[in-house]
Amino acid sequence: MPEENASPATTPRVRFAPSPTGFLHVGSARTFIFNWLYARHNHGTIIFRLDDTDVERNTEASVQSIFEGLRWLGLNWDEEYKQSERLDLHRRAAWAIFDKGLAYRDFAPAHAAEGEASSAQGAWLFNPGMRELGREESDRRAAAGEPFALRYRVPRGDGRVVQFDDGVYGAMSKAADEIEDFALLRSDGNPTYHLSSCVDDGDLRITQIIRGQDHLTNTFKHILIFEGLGAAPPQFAHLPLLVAPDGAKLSKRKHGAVVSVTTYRDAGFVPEAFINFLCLLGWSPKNDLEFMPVAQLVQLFTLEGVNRSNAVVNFSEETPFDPKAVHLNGEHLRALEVDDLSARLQPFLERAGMQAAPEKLREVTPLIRERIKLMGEAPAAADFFFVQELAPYDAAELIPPKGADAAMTLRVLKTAQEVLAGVAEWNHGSLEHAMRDAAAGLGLKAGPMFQPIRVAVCGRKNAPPLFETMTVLGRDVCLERIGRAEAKLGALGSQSA
RNA sequence: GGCGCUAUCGUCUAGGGGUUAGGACGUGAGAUUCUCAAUCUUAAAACACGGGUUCGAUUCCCGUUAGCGCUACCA
Repeated sequence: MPEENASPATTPRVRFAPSPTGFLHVGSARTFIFNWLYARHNHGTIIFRLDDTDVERNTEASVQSIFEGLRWLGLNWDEEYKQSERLDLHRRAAWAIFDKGLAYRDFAPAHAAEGEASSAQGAWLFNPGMRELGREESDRRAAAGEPFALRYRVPRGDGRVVQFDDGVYGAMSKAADEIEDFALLRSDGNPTYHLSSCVDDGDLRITQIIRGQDHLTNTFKHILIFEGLGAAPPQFAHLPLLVAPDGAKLSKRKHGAVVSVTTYRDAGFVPEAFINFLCLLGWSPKNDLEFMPVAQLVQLFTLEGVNRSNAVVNFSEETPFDPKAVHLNGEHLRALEVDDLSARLQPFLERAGMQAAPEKLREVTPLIRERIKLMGEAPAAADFFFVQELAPYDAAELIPPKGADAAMTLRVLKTAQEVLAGVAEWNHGSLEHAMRDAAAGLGLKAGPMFQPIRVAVCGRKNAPPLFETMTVLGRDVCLERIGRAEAKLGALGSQSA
């Protein structure tokens, strides 16, 4: 405790409260990131709270996948709670509200999943008769064992307007007459989400609730609950939603794996880039900055920069990730230290079945870093550095375009082989010198001279710069591969003859 | 249906009563170059519609339309 009487009002306490009913969703991840950024920017506290009151739908696998996703993001939290361990507190709070006369027992059976039919008639507000049930009769029926739900007695007919000032959406208000008598306790005695959430937010002294806009209209109910609890509500700030290109909200069923955070991890996004990308969806520093490391995001993040309209994550079947996310990832990749990137690349190569010695990968990394945007592309970009034998390629690729023929190509290869065998120092400088001299000797420009060698050595036309590549590969491998290319070329010649 | 929220290039966004409506991604063209990238330059590309208010609206107000959310003893 550095300061004994630090004013609690000046120390924000925010929370991220996921329900473990599936993997960590990108929308949830963004909510967490915004909360984290808010806490760190304001030197406050961020709390992780597992909102696991729905025993039917909760799974342990989901809990694990949420932690897995968050661990990957690398953003820590300061306190951790589980709602299922706090149910007694929630129940007591519900009965306290009941004792004040602000809630009542509803003995009507639960609504069947009726759907459109009745909702088309108008808003459902309460079950007739239950609100007015006398206390004695209510107590008697409860004592007789009749099941009931506990509902909030929303003020009616007195023109009450519920209002709050949203940190993003501004002044919000709604007539209480439009709000239904929502449940606090289910007929099995368990608290509902609304109750648990508010009781915990109060008990954990949350000062700012930053959450998805899908809770905007729920907030009116929450204000009422805080009122019933006799506690001042925290400040609310709602975030615009993330939606798919078709405008629908991101769902696993409709949109597949793109909605899961681990999909980004597995494709080779670095968390810094993923965080950066998510921040750009619905928030802006308002100064044209786009590439931002986490430290800078912390410095720049404010609720004023959050906008109010939904943002679409622009993916499709052909491009499974938003092109902007991919681009940002490329930038972050290039911003990493070579050692760092190299270490991160390692598992991707191993997973592709390549034996990548760390020292060698360290040399290869600078050659591929600006040729990949996702770490998952590394194996394809660097394969020829690590395989024993090149994948089969078309011998015709060896022959440069523009009038060159197999005979000339063969001459290039043979010359290269001789020159390379004789180069005193196997390094970039002398290799380039030697090869350019050789090209001049053959009366060739660099392009036609280098392509056959590149293809021979890398097995394809597009690759990193030749001499850096050959330096890393080493003399023996280069000579051997050029020799094989000559043989291929010979076979091609005899075939067409 | 009711209630709430939203509306600037294809996408993410800046802006705001008078601007050539800015940036980024993506796309096209060019430069550089041993290929591919990276990098740089450059082009095309937007204020949903209709009414007000005003000397003047993309900006403010109202309406329409569209989209989204909530409308459960889910969260």
